[in-house]
Amino acid sequence: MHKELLDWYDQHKRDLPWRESREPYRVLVSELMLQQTVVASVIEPYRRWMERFPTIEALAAADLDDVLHAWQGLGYYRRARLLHQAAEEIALNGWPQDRKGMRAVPGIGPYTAGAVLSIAFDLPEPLVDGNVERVYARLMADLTPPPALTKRAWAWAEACVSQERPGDWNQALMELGATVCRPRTPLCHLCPWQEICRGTQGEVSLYPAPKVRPEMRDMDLPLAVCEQAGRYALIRYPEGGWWAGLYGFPPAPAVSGQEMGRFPFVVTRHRLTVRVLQVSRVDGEVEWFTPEQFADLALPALHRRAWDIVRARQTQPTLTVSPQE
DNA sequence: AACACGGGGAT
DNA sequence: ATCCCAGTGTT
Repeated sequence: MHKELLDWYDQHKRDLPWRESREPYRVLVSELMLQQTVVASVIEPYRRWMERFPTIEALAAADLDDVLHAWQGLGYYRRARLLHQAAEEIALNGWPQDRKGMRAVPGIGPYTAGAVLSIAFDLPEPLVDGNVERVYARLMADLTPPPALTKRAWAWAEACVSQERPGDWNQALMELGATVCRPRTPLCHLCPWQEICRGTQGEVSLYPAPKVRPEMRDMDLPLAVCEQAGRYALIRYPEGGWWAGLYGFPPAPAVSGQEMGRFPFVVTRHRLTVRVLQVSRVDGEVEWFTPEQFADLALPALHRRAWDIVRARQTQPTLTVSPQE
């Protein structure tokens, strides 16, 4: 079973920028970026990041604002803060060499600890992510509903992690889950484990048992766009909420100003209707920026979309702005 | 154990 | 429109 998967991995592994070396810092950055984020979305941000912060010392010494700016578009911005904190700790104390030490580092949970220890340090530590959980559920025909399934997947991963090539083994499991043992339409005929898999053929669609997902909530999000002498008022979003530490247009009183446009946007479990309101004055702690300065700011995707509406209104003031798609 | 936290890719 | 993604930290 080990040889089949590792041989398959040697032949079919994708050429990804974080596989160019096993340097712990490069591995750590990739793992943080890949948390709850598809590989395709990470490739370019990862390249830019490694150019901007080539070493863990460079990251540790960087300003949080620059770190958040470099994270722009990846979402879950807390990861950027945690990675920054992790760099500070590791630059100071060195790299932990075991699971317990790794877990004590900000942003490093059970999965990332296993990933860094196995991939960068060649230690036989298991890991379980969404891919491994799905591969396990199908391979072993385990119908246990999540989240209990996760525990069983960990027990399995621990029992079978390769002692010789733990990093490749773990990556191979995830690669298999991402490219062959896919969520919707698995390509069982390409699977190195098709002979031993207990969930083959049509049955594979039974595994893993579906997650119960939280209900979506509908919300209005009125945003205030206030311009004075070519500058726009932005706030820095406070700790503990959405977009903590990032800049954005301030929330507006529900009835204020003229609506320049609106668009739907999904944030976590909220289905927002974002309404872009032109107002003549704002209260609270705002900072003023020119449009040119926006490029250097960490602006969440939703606020960039709002800005697109404002800019469209500027260039075509007589046109009615319609929400994109 | 449940929840909060973004954004986007794939079907 | 829906699912889900190389999860973690907090309550």
